[in-house]
Amino acid sequence: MSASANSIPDSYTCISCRANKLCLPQCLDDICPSDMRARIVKQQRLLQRGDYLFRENDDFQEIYAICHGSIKTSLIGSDGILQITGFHITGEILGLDGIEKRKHAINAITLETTTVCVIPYNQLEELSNRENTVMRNLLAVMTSQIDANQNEIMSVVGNRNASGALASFLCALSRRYAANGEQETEFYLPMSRNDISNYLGLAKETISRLFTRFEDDGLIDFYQKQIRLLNLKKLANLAGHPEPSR
Amino acid sequence: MSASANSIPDSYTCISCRANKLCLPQCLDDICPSDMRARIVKQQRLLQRGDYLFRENDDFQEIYAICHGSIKTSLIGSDGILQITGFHITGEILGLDGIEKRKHAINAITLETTTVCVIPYNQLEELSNRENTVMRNLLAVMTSQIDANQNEIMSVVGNRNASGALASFLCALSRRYAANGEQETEFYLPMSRNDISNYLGLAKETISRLFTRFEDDGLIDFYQKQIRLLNLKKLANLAGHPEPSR
DNA sequence: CGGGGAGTTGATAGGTATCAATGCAAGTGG
DNA sequence: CCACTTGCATTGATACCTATCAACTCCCCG
Repeated sequence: MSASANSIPDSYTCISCRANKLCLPQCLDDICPSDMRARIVKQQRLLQRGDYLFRENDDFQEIYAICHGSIKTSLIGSDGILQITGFHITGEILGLDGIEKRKHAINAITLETTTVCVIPYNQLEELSNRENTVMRNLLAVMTSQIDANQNEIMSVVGNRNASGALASFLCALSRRYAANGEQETEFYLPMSRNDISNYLGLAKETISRLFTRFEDDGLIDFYQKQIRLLNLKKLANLAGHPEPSR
Repeated sequence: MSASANSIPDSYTCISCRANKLCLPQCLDDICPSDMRARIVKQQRLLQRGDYLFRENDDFQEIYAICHGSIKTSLIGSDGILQITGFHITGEILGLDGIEKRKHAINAITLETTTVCVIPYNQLEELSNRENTVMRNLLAVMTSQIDANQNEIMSVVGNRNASGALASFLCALSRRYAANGEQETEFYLPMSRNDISNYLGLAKETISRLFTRFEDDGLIDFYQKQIRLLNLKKLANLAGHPEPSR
């Protein structure tokens, strides 16, 4: 299970990776079964907590898939206030924000030690000229991102009350871990309370209070950044509609 | 220059339309100058206020560009509560939400009498097999949508206070009208106060109060759905976000 | 062992939802 | 042409929720 800096990711990683439709399209298996990964996935890159994967205004040249770890994306408004726009975990794609303007529109900072697969975009385009499936898969990935963003708006805006927003956030995260084949009821929150509060547009104190209240209500169980969802159904319910009770 | 039900949209409409990169790629001019529009733009469709352009779960077959009018998109959560996810005005694209799953993910309802150009997606794909520019333009349109969604999240979530959210909403709309070459300081709000409140996650009474407060503060001037922005700078300031990014 | 950052808890003020009533405009039928 | 209806918008009073300020605890790391 080696994964040095320039190696090809081992098969387990690629199978569980949500980017595999991109860098491992089925049809390519027939065309170039042995060297295809090496052709598209340039390398694995290792990053330490707090490192930038890319910055706003950096030239766009690559797409990234997270092999292990997590990343937060942020944006600095003209008012100078930093706004976190999303969190990304293992198996998720990053960097598509730069395609249109050929410059990255957001910052990507790792939340912990993280490895990413680098997919050079020009090679992807080149490949897509010969193989339509590649471009189609790319489209699929992108539309799923649009979809995710829609749901994001939905869950955050729809929940003007703090408990709903947080519940929704936790449920969404749970779903994403489950999509990776990991436990959906118990996981590690790589981001700080402050990051969560920024992302949800709430005060960090409110997040703190909600965590303890959720625990009092038997919805969750947590110790620092480790969290266990005890009642997924009630949480989803909270996320769904604002209940005046309590 | 007629534009009856099945005709090709007249050149003015297409030039001002944001979809023209899609249905009128430059390179195609050389290949099939005369009949190209007819080949891709299937028809113009006329809709009355309240009509559905498409519904959640409808089979996805077409993309739409709004020639004239406006459309709101919405989504019904698992709790049965309707959430408005966006508003779309002349020159904007609709329907991309269905690409991935081949089914539309949201509802699209017209806010007034509206005409749309219909772009059959399979023809677009077919065309893109021969001409890479088409698919590339499609990608560009989609990424700009992702970008727009990011900004959407940014401006709504970042503005937990109601006045900022509404100011941001008005500024964004102003920018979009300006992008169409229309007046940026005076326009018609096709959606109801209730729609706005739903979209911004506020109570409709709050929207009402804010409109009058903005008027008292000399920021805007309005009569029913007609609105004039008197102080774009202060509004942008309130929104926190702002500045027509160039 | 001490310092500092992150997280928690408490008191208070302010903003917004909610409930309720009224105003207003367009459409309908007598 | 006018009363009536209906839906949408506005305005007011009150209660609740959350931001803010401040103090404190806990954990990590030097």
